[in-house]
Amino acid sequence: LKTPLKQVATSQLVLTERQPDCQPLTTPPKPKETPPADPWTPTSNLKMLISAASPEIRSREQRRQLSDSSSEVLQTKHCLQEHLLGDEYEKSQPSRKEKSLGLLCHKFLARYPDYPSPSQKSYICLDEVTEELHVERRRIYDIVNVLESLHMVSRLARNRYVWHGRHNLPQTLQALKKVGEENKYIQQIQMIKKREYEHEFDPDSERNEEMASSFGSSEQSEMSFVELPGVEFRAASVNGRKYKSLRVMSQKFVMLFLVSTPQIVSLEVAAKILIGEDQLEDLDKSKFKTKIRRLYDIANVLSSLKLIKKVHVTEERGRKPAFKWTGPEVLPNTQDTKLEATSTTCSPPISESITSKEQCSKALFPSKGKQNFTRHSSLIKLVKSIENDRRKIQSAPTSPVKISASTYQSLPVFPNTIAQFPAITKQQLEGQSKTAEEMQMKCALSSPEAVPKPEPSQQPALSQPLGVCPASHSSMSPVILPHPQSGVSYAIYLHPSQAHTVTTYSPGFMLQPLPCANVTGIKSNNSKILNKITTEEGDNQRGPDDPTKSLAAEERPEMKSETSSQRCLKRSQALPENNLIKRRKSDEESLDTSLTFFPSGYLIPLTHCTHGNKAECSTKEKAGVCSVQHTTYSSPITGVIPMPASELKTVNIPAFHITPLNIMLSPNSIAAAPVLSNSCLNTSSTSSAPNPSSSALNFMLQHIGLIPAGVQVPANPVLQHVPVSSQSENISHSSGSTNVQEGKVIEFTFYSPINESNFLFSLQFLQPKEPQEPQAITENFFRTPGGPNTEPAVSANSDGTQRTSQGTLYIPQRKLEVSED
DNA sequence: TCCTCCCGCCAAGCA
DNA sequence: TGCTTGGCGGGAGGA
Repeated sequence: LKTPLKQVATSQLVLTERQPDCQPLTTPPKPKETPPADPWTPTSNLKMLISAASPEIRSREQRRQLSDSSSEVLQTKHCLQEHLLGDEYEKSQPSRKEKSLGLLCHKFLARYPDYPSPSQKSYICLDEVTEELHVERRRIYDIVNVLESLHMVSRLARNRYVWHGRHNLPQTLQALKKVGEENKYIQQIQMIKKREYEHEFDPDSERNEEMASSFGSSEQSEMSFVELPGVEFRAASVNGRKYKSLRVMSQKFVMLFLVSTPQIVSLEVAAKILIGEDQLEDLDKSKFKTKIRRLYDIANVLSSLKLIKKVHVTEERGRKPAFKWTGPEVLPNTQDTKLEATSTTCSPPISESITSKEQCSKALFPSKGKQNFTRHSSLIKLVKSIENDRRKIQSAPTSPVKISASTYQSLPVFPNTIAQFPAITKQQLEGQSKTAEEMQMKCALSSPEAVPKPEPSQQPALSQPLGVCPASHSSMSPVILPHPQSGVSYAIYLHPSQAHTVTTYSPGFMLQPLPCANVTGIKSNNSKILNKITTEEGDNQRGPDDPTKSLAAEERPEMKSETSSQRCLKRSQALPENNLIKRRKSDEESLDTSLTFFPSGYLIPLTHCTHGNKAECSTKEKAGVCSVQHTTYSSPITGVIPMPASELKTVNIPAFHITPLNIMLSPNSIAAAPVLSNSCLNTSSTSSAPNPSSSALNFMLQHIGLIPAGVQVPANPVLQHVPVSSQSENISHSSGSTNVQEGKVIEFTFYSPINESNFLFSLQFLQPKEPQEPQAITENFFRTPGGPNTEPAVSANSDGTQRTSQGTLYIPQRKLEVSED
């Protein structure tokens, strides 16, 4: 019922006239501040104008209306209480939802324009707001604090704030992202997730020390408010409770989104990180609960700002509340100019402050010389780290620069991103950045907008922001992952840059079948299967017969009983052509959350014959031609994975273990000697289990080091599936996310031209339950004949070909769904 | 039952 | 000393 000031209050005249007593930096007297509580009618408009014209009339009116309205409210309340029974009175009260912080924030935001004219400052009077919104002052502080964290408002004086709107938002987000990267939030998230899984499988194991040391090493216990050039920070208790302030929490929370890929953060993880930075040692439940409460407060405000959106992440451990970033994309370049621009006006001349760390951070976050706030510690840390790195580079010019995942992520794709730093740091960084950039360029990290799609002939390359250099086989580190059911461990090759983050357990991979061969490759693949994202919004947009939706609902019960070919047929039938565009669109929409949900892991493509032509495809594949007919697909997002769309199945390894490696398979092929596997055939499983494709083969061969990078081996025509133990088969396959049946073993052989040997590999899809020590068979997997420490496990295949080494790659399945409320 | 988060106590800090 | 600011956690509504 209140007048939205948005339309009229932006006028400086009206504002100043309505709040004549509100001089900057002074606390206005409370009663005089109270504005008339009239609805927005022509009459009230007239009153407002009259009031504006005459301060006397205005104050008289205000006093009268204040007493009127307050007595009216009291009277009405009294009457209600008298005339209504207790229950009825309670019912007449606004419901909890109507009083929610989110709704309140909406009302609050409606009062002010998103982009106020810079020349006309909008002032916020807390008393006025509390009065008009009929809300306790305490609640307004919650909102204002979060808005302050985004520099949408800033405090002028007691009771008085300035409304900046969204003008500062891009800059703020830039700064927050940067600080988030510098604080290594990605690593922290990974550490927490890793610990979660370790705890899940070994609840008795206490790894707090590791955790604590991890946080301790990040030296960020005293992280404080991130300021923005030109936006002054005058918190009431600057030196007191600032570290626990909702402002700081809000900023950290936002940072987590900005550094995450995809930008989904669960409350649990956020709370742990926020606690972890304070004091990890007393990580007790009440503290955790308190943090969660505060995060809800913050999240409500951020949601009202449409910066985040609530989702649910469903993992094996259950459904977790999480939030997804829906705010503006934070581009690496936009801040340079702004920061530099503000630097020129707000900070000392750059030439004066080249060597000082403090001045460096000043250049990053100048604030008109005011000293009554804290500089962000990470800025100093950043410079320190830069200097250290630089020293290392200079002292060991031929040594490769160790670049962490987060560094990679924060590094620009293009050299001009260096300009994110002010000129002063630019100079300091130059030495290091060049090296990093060179590596970066070599890695061919691609940005979908700017980097052309790679040619199929390119060498294995990377994509995703969180990239590492293409894994040459020699630099890959095997990580052994135990698996209890089989008594066998599985293993993954990791890029060395990631190997240090890996311990003994990976919580599992996700296998993704491609639901429809002509749906665009990886994107569809990922978005459809890896993570199921359902939004009310999205659901509403879809028609009742939307295949995307109906499939999700239909597939689950069918999974257990239908063969994959039947499912494929159904899919193809359920996907009329005119729906494909829609579907593709929805795929693209959900890509940001699904494709990169795990920002890491090998993309292991496996053949999946779909679209009703499985039989045909199988036949062809057996004849060795199937893979040739596949159309090559290159993801416009990842840009580096040309592979047959119908082969796309990805195995994603959770972020806290492995950096993403998207392998581009070269079309250059060499002939490989087909070798028959000696595995016994199981017809039932053959019909439903997927075949490893040439892509899978090549991926593995290249990265295990049996064929050179850039060389491709066609799919082995004899790819067989062996039955698995009943134990494995008994695991129910509840997820509709994949049609790869748990427990299935895919076995295939190949000939390595490098080693001149035949190799047999098995892929088994299992659900991990408990950790187990790595066992010998996994080691075999990595042995190459004639390796330094091994005796080749030579055995004879059924056809007499020699099997020189054998191993099993166990790939446990992991369900992970994201759903939005 | 658990998630969500309103509500208000009360302490720190400011004028 | 009174007021503002805001940390904090109990406990209730809602799913």
